[in-house]
Amino acid sequence: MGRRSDHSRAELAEMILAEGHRQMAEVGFARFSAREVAKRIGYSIGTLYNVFGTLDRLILAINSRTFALWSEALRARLAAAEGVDRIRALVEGYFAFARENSNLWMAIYDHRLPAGMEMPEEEDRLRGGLTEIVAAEVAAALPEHRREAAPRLARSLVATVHGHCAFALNGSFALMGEGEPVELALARVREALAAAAQ
Amino acid sequence: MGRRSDHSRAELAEMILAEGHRQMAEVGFARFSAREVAKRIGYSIGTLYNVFGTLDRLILAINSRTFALWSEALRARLAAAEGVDRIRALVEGYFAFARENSNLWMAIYDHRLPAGMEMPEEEDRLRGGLTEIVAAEVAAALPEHRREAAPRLARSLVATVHGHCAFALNGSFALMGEGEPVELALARVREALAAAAQ
DNA sequence: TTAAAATATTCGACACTGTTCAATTTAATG
DNA sequence: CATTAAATTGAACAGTGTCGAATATTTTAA
Repeated sequence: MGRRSDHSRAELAEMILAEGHRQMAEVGFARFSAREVAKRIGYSIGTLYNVFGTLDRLILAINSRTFALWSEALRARLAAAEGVDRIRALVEGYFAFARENSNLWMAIYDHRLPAGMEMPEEEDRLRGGLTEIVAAEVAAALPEHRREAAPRLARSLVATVHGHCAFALNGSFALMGEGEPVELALARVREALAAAAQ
Repeated sequence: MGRRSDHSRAELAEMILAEGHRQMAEVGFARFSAREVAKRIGYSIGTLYNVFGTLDRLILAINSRTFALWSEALRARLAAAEGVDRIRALVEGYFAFARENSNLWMAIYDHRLPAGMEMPEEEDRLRGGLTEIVAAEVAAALPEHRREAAPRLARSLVATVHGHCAFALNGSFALMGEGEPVELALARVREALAAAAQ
């Protein structure tokens, strides 16, 4: 075969992904360039396309990695919040990751699948993973006789916090004169949990 | 002057804007092309840049127009909901506009101002206008001794509904198995209003 | 060891994109 | 009509994603 020295196919894919992820973090979705990624790892643009097939699949893989890191960050926050306010830890962790990785976080929502291409299974699983973390905490925050409401409520609370986080990062809240988006989101989450509890 | 037949400068700007808005509605932010807009109105690309200066300013103007239409649609819904459930009318109107104009609605959030360029005053005013509509309804839904809480609560509720709407349109809710995002958002809004009322 | 097969990689070509600006056309004015 | 001023053009530039024929490399078979 024509493989170059010591890079297996999987290792090459990993190189591209790692450099792509780095690039996305640095310049963001709008300025992301596959050619630039290829240049930085010392391969030609053609090789990149041979490995990932299309730009959309590469971006999908990059966003998957971001999702994995995000879930990991949330789990770490929760582990460190043993006993204390776990709901607050969750909401603050959500915002903290988005703020500290704004380009990566926004790229998740900047990217749209082209018509006719559906989400690969692994991506789907990863995104569901984050919701499951929230669902588990929501369930724990509810009295036992209300636990069946947890999955649907979790979806809604993720959307609620997402909305506040998106407005915080894109400047909408700043334009409206809002300075404490995290507290605002947390208040909404608390109300919803309290309402679901009884 | 070299102006062509019967088009004044303002009329030309309006032509570009109208065609740009049409294009954005048809193909969406990612496939939007200034060249294509110029071609469709029978002017060269250079003229378009002479009028709007930069692509960002054109997109900003297009998104402004969308905001104006959105506010108008909400006002119309509220006017038709005399006496009946105005909060429901507001939430359903929010979703309806986004769904019926998904490319235009998403373009508002797809576009990011380049560093160093701040939001023109007219845009700022238009966006604030939408929040004011919500703030007025929120105030009306609260007892008098709680009215001062309306502006901040309104910002939060807009963010809440935005989050649910974004997930509905980008397919996140579908992937999570959620089929009724509007009802979900409405439930959160009702809870927040009830909590703020007492 | 050598020839053949299989795989990896490259690179140029294509059709786009936003952006700029000297040259040109058009209309209004003296 | 000549001049001036404004509007408009379109070529040039540096990018982009995408594709595929040609090339290079490695593995396998003889």
